[in-house]
Amino acid sequence: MSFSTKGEYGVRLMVQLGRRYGSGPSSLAEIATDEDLPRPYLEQLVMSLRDAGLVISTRGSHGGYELSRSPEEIPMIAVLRALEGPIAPMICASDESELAHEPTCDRTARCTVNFLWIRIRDAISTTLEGMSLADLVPERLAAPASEPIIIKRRVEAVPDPALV
Amino acid sequence: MSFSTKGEYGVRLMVQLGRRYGSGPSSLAEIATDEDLPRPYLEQLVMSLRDAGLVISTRGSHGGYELSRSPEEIPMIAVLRALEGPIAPMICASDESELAHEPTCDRTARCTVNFLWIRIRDAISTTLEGMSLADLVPERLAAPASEPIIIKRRVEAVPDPALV
DNA sequence: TCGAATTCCGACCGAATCTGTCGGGATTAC
DNA sequence: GTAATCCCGACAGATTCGGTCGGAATTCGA
Repeated sequence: MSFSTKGEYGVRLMVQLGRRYGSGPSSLAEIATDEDLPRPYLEQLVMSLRDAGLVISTRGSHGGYELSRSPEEIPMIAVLRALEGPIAPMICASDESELAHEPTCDRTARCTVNFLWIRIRDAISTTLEGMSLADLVPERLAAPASEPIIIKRRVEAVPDPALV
Repeated sequence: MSFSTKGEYGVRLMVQLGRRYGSGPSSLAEIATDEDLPRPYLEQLVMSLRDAGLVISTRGSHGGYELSRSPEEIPMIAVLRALEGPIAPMICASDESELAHEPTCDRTARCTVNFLWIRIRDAISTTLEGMSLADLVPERLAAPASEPIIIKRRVEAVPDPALV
């Protein structure tokens, strides 16, 4: 039961972009160096983030990636869905694409158990919906000598249309 | 982000044992047939459950497995930990064995991100701690009359009807 | 116009994990 | 003794993980 490094690296990438938000595009090489991650691998990950509309890319010299909107407006559930796919602790409990998943639930204890996976899925989803990228980006204004982690303004109601 | 079939099959196995609780040991062959699962594979899974003290085994003819205690007394978090290992959405956020896991958190955004995994882990853990095997076992009232049913006291059965 | 920087994209690849299978040994009821 | 059953280690095909590689396309600045 775990996320892959795809999720971890991707989130770290997003945090770096959050710190640079408003400074124009940042190159992957720069971020790869900062986070000590393989740049070619980040290239793959950032594709998913771009396709999900979370980052926008600028090609050519002095190009790079930047957040498509402010960190406060990016719920972490959108980030992890882009990186890891739908939140589904088990095939029968996906939060997306409810297409033709009935025939897999025919046996006795199977549907009973499904209740468990749905509860887990909802727990994860709710947690992720309540967090935005801003909750993970260190204060850009305050000095680095402040408290470790501060939950800044929480996005209320998470009115994200592009949530899918 | 998902559990493996190990988790699914193991939980289904436990539900079957829950339905049979009080009837003495049940053979794996019987359960494998009921759930339509490969018996040799279940053999592997049940080892973990036995080692975790959740089921007890009886060897020899007419042997089998049975719950070590009533379904009400078996929290689902114990079941999934036995089957899938510690609840850890990321290496840095395991709920067990906090041994020497500091050196992995040295870089800038890494520890910041760790906050996210801990939140997810806690959400899963809390959910699982609030559920017992009894919540997944269908009512045993309509059991076949041939079975010598032993009505055991059902503990307040974790009043948690609402939710979801 | 040229070249450097950068994204874009598909192909490839070794290692690990997943999802089992197989064969036999140990133990017990009858 | 025999049948049923658990116990346990080894093996193995398929898939996923965690990248690497090479080059094409695009853009900026000189």
